[in-house]
Amino acid sequence: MAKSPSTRAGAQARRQVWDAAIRLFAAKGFHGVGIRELAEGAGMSSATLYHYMGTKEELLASIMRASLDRLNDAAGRVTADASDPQAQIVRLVHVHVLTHALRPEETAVVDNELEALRAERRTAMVALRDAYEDHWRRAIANGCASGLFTVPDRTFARMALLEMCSGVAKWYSPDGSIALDGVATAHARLALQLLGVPAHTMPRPDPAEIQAARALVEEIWQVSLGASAPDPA
Amino acid sequence: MAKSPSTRAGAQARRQVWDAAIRLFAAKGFHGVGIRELAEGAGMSSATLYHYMGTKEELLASIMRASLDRLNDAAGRVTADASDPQAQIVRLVHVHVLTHALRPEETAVVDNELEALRAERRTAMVALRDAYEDHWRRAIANGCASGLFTVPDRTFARMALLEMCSGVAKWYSPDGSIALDGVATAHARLALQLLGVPAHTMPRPDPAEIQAARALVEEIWQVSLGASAPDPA
DNA sequence: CGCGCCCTATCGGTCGATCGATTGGCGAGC
DNA sequence: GCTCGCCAATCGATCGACCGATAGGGCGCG
Repeated sequence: MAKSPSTRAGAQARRQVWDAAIRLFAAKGFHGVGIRELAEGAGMSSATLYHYMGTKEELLASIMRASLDRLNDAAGRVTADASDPQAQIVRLVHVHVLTHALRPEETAVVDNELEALRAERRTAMVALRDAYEDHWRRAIANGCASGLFTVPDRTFARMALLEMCSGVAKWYSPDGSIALDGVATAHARLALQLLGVPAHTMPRPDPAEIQAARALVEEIWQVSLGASAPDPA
Repeated sequence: MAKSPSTRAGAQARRQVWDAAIRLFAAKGFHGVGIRELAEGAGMSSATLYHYMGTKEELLASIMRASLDRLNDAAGRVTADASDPQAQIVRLVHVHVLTHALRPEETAVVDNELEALRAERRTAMVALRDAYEDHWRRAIANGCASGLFTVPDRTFARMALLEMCSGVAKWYSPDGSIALDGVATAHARLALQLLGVPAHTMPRPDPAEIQAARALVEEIWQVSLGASAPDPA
């Protein structure tokens, strides 16, 4: 099991293991990465590895849990103070897309390696994922109830939204020339269109909404997203 | 290398290997399935396996190639005789959703196990996938050029459509009570909405379009999709 | 007989995990 | 201030199990 980070050096080594695991699991899949390869990626011997993690599967589970916990945290806070279902969807899309573009490897591991967990752990992860999806389900239900959204099936719509937003992690490259904010706002618009929001009702991209999502992601993921998109002041 | 199917019994055994591989690779991932487990799933010894396949990786590659070839075939034929970009998208969505619901395991393998292939084979598969995506790219470009579609970014829209349609394979269960046709028509509507087709322009589900896609899938995949959705005659 | 089919047995290699031993820095006791 | 004991950190070596793949012989049918 994971030891407590007692010293500074220990915490750094733990981070190296964590980072190497995310990078390698995303690139080759959990079963495609051996202990020795993981150790080499983390810059230590395979035996030393076990000072900083439990079993290989526990390492995967802890990565997933941390990622899903942060996502749930963000989704809860971003929907709590927005009563308008349209704003809720926009914020959920922003958070989801920003995180999937910011951490494509981590999210790919969470999305693709559930099958590598044994039944008990996998069930727990599925519960976390379901809790996250529930934020989307409620927002869609609100929008449909108030007549804002028009979809043939709410479950299909929810799955479609989640899949299209998660897909960003598969093609987005952080060092590319595509601006993060642009990806997020474009997907927010696609999401509202998918939900049947008429063109004349569609709001312009609201800088306040964008900033709210950015700030939340920066806080929870402890990163800086750099400069905002150029403000046409 | 795959041997030529010389006898009836040989062809059946080959099919057993093929089916077991799809089922197990989808459930546990390519690297998560051993030769012995694959042999047990196919009902033969691990040595006998090699009478019906090349290496394990060649088996995976042949499964992917067959699946992608059929998908490309279907996409080419379904867009060839439909000049209207709206009809092209509807048909593409129908074919994509029907196949992903009909063969969730096979499509899951194709979508998730590309990384398990060595560079040379992977490149070939990516080329096939890109050729398939090109059918979608052209349909979207046509629709945008004629003013039918309104999207913030054509590439984002294409990726969103493909992801949301592929996602069906992750949750659809053939033995469930959800009708195939209903899933396909619902997703066709979601797709058109995502592309910004106004509500008043949106066509009702066209039985002819549905039947065209059904027939094509039945022919290329050599299956029967059962009765159509009840026709309100 | 000859050939397709299928087996047991086995190959060298790698898997995930653990062993005992060593190192080095840090704090307590005198 | 010096020493000594402790403990996190790290290693090479190795465990039993399993990996993908092959060798070679027996069986049954035309």
